[in-house]
Amino acid sequence: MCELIYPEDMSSKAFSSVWLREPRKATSPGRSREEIVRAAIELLQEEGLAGLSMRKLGARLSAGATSLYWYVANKDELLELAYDEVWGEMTVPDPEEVGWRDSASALAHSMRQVILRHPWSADLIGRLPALGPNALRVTDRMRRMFKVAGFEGPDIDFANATLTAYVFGMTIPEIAWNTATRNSAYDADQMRDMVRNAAAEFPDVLESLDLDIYTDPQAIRELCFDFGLTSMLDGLGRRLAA
Amino acid sequence: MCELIYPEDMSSKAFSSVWLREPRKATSPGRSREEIVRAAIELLQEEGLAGLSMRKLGARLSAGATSLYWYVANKDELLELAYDEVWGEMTVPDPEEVGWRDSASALAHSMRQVILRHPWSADLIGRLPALGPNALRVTDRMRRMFKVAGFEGPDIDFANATLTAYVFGMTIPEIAWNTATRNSAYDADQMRDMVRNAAAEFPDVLESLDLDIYTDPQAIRELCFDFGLTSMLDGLGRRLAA
DNA sequence: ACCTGAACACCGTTCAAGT
DNA sequence: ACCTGAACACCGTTCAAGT
Repeated sequence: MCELIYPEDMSSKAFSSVWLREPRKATSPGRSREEIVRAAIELLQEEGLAGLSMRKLGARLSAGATSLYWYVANKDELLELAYDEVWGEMTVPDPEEVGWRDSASALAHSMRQVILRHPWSADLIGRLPALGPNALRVTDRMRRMFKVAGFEGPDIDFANATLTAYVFGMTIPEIAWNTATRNSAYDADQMRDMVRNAAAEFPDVLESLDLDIYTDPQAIRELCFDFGLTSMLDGLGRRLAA
Repeated sequence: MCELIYPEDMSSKAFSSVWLREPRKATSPGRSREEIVRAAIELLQEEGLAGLSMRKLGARLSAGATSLYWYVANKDELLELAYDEVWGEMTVPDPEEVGWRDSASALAHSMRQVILRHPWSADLIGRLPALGPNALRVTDRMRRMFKVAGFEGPDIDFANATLTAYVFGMTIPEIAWNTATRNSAYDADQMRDMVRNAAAEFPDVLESLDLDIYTDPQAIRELCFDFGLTSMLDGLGRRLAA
């Protein structure tokens, strides 16, 4: 229904990444970039992505909002820095020791848990490139993992992309639903009734509402995640065998 | 490094969905909700998610910004309505005719293309529940598809979730990268050099930069998408065979 | 039933001016 | 080298008041 239009200025300012320019040489005292990022993450944990404003962050550091602009070019750069800290919490077990499949599986679970612990980062995945040192480190170890598995050339990157796509794609909507229901004025029962009502015309969807998301959401989501992960890894394994 | 804290008020107001309350009965003239949604989508196509404001939308409809609040409770509801229109463009071929695997594959490609055509919708996936009639229709047809394939009970939903997770997870960062580079002050070559520089310490990542994203991004992404999709469907197929 | 404008409580960012 | 406050150009949303 819509034409394919690519706006010249999506955000009316040119893109640039903190990671793609020379770092300001670390000078001595006053506030530090690390301190600012740490405070930003605190604020993000407490109030979510929408709760972080330069003004509030300044206040938390007992500084003027605009002082921060000496350490960081703009808010997006600050978010890039915070985002990379999240990547820093993901772990990739050594595939040489545990085998590529266990390594991949553990990484997938680690990624999911880390994102669930930092719900604000879910929105950033679709907004910021992951070019920080922590993100690159994870990518590097993943590539090694899939090399050990036996992939070669571009397939290594394709396998990388496939695994992360699956984990992110499973986890991002999970978080959306979590925050929505947590902020909801209704309890789980009311919620189910309303959804059932909305889905009244779709018998196949209705059918799933009773088993699904509502009974023990947490447990079912784990099952679902493992189901997809197993399928995914089976599929990758089959490719290696062929 | 951070505690698991769930803020009471992520956005400081309770969640509710347009789809979960009785629709205002359609009265006659003046502006209509459809008209507003149509104009909103135009604006979204032209200027992206950040470019849509109630004020600009009002102006485009030669109305006061606040008139819109008679048709829609808030901006998020408006976005839900626009978001569901996107789902309306996704197609699921009849699995009885083409078989579940071709049906799934065609749906996956359709989803990807639709999101690529509406980059603004990528951000909404992680923010709004997909409870509109179009989203439900797609979900319903997907469920039927996986039933035809032979899945039963919760596995039907798990297969659904797995497929959508893969497609969204692959496409969302793709869009993030697209918009970033389109808005960038640098061309592809400069970009590659800067990324290479950022990744200097990670030999395995470096290794991939030459084949990868830069040579013919479009074509490589298709290859990558098909690689993961095939793996995914192979994995699901294996489960059916077992 | 529909629309308006003024007003409230916010934003990110720039920039001249201070120390 | 670092920090400030004022100012600019925006936001979403409420609400009394109009027709």
